[in-house]
Amino acid sequence: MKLVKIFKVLGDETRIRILNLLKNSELCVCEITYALDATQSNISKHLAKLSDTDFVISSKKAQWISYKINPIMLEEYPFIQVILKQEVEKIQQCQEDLVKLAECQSKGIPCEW
Amino acid sequence: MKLVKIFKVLGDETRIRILNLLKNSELCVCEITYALDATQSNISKHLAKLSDTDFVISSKKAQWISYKINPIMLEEYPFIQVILKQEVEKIQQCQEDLVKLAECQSKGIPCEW
DNA sequence: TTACTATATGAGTATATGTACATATAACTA
DNA sequence: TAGTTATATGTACATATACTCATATAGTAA
Repeated sequence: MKLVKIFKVLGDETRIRILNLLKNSELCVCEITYALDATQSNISKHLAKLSDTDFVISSKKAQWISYKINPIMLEEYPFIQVILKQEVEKIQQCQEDLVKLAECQSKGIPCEW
Repeated sequence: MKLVKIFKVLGDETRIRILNLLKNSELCVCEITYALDATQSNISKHLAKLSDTDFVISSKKAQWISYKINPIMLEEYPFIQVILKQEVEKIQQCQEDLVKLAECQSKGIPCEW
């Protein structure tokens, strides 16, 4: 059941936090790693899982790999959009993550922290 | 994160099938067990988990314990309603479960199969 | 070329999860 | 009372999952 697989993916705090960051922007692995204060390996593995399950798509830009939410997924499962816009919004930790991300981005070029 | 716990609960095929059956009716354990062709113990444990996480509420009626979806949960997390009405609807297995349930109920008094 | 940066991935480990089986409890029935 | 039915739960086991550490790969820069 595809739906069950979707919920398994959403049933992890780190992945919810990643999707929250990607909700409005396209980010490279190191930005996400910084904002979530996690290990690079950990974030990379979560992104691999998000990618395998079609939640995100990636594109290579020089030495960076940029991730964004897969628009097809949102079309096929509109409730995901609702969750990201309405439910994830209410989570304190996710708000803090966005602040941390903005802080990282305001420092200039990504991945130089 | 409550939201993550919700997804963990939804991330199991048996529990999705149970919620599908409870979507429109209040059922006892044995009806669910029959419709899903599962072991009593298995269904009971899944119901315990659904109950612990406020997805369902139960009430004792003679020797039967009747389960139904917790309306408070649907109020607090409206997207769950959407998932049950729109997404679960599309799953073949869940449709078959409803047929099996109807068959069980048409035989008369619950729990006499 | 060499050094550095960004990212992915294999190995190992700890923990969580789903299942079946056996058993306990409680209510009903004869 | 004894037997039966409905449900819950403890134990054991197999599998899945998330994490860290170490390492591999690939692109950039000097």
